[in-house]
This record gives sequence, structure tokens and C-alpha cells, in this order.
Amino acid sequence: MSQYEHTCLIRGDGGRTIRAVLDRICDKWTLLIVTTLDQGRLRFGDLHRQTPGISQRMLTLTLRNLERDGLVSRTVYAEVPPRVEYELTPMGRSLIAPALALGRWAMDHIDEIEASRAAYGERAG
Amino acid sequence: MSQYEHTCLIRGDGGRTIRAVLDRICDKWTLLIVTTLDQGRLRFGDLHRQTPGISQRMLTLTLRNLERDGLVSRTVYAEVPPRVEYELTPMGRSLIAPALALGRWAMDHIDEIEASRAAYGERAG
DNA sequence: CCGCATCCACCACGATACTG
DNA sequence: CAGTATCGTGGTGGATGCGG
Repeated sequence: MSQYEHTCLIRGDGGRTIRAVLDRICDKWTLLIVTTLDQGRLRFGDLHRQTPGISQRMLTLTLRNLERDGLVSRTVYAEVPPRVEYELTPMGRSLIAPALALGRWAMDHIDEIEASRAAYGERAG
Repeated sequence: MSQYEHTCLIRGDGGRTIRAVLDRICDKWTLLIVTTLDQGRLRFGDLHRQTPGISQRMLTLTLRNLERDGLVSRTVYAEVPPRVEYELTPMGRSLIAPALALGRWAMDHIDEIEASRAAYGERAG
């Protein structure tokens, strides 16, 4: 049975709605940071260490965008040295399930995708 | 109750696995084309018309990548004028559910996100 | 009708250095 | 510790024109 009924809801406007959101969460780091924050409140440095390859700059930008979009809350403590903690908002937590669904799919199919890529590369270069 | 158990699976390698897949399906058009193809077999022109804003070039590139990754099959008919049809493979169809989960989340939260953005813009410029 | 080739603009991203 | 500032680059993606 096709799921076209559901896709119609999403594609009703030619995909603009889903695109508006995808444009925001489908950058290089956002979904990764969101799933990391499922652990709970984390400091900037914790996020940095738990996200190999991210630069300070990109972590800052990603967190700012998440805060701006209402997915993450930012708490600054007036201490020395400074302490800043990030936590998912309720809306942020609601993104965890779909993000994990995509993540599980990724885990389940990465090998098949790689194999297909390799085979395609041999055929067509 | 936290879903951290599941995120651990995904983030076990620092997110490299999920990132490897996200890098491929989180471009500007891929998820949109996949959900559109849930309708069944579609011609190039159909896809073009049903995806407002996409250029011929990007549609071609997106479809090539999907074919290369084994998510879409491409059938060329030896006719004049030419006819080419695209269809999801079994793996492609398996992506529909997670894609729709994300799509539904997008639909449900776009207003809240926009509101948060507007409020943030007023506070901080 | 399908889609490739070419050219080009933009910006996402990274590296590095500096600051409260 | 948690950023900000600046610069440089590659790649994504849009416009246009051609070709089978």
C-alpha cells in the first residue's frame, strides 16, 4: 500500500514547506548536534569534544541557528571561567524521533549504498 | 525517558556513519524527489513539473546520484521523442518512512520555527 | 523530450588568530 | 572556557545554450 496519501500532505505546496525546514536542519552538523543533545544539558566544550571534526566556528553557528529556531536553549552562568550550557527545548526534543528514524535508516543501508556506488563507479566511472 | 540508548548506536563513531548518509541525502532536492517518487513510476518531465523551483540540471544530477546510490532505477525507452522513467528501488522505498517522519515534523513545526526566528530577529537583529 | 556542457555567483565551511 | 573576526576555498546550484 502506497503512502501517497501522506506525501500529498507534505508535497501539497510543491514541497516548499518541507524544503523550508530541510534548508535549516540539513546542513552539515545540525542533526548531529541535536542527537548529541539528547543526552541532556551539555557545555560548549562537551559538544565540541563529542563532535569530531567540527570547528569552534561551526559549532557556534550551528548552536546559534538552533537557538534562533527555538530548538535549543542557551544558559550563560556568570562565573569565571565562563560556563554556557545548551539543552533541547520541547520542540527540539520532538525532532529527536524523526532524526533517529533517519539515523537508523542510515546505519541500516550505508553498506548497500556504498556497494551500489562502487558498482556504479565500475560501470560508468 | 531519554532515547540516548538509540543515539549511542548512531553516534558511536562520533556521528560518521549518519554523516556519511546525510551528506548524500540532505542536499537541496533529494528527499523531495524521493517522496515525490512514492507516487510510483514518473517521467523526467513529470518530476520537473512537480518540483517547483528545480532546474533541469539539478533534477538530472539528483536523479543520477539516486541511481548511483541504488535508491532509484532509471528506464530508457527507445522511442521518439525519448521517454525516461524513474522509480524507487526497494531500498528507495525504505527511505520513504523516515523521510515522511521528517516531513511531518516539518509540517507540524514550521510555524513555531518561523515565530521563534521572528522573535529572535527582534531581540538580536 | 531528455539531459549534457559551460560558465559563474554565492555561501557553507575550515583554518587561524585574537578576546573577555 | 567560550566565543568573535577575518580570510581563503571548494563545491553547490542557477542560467543558458546545444545535442541526440
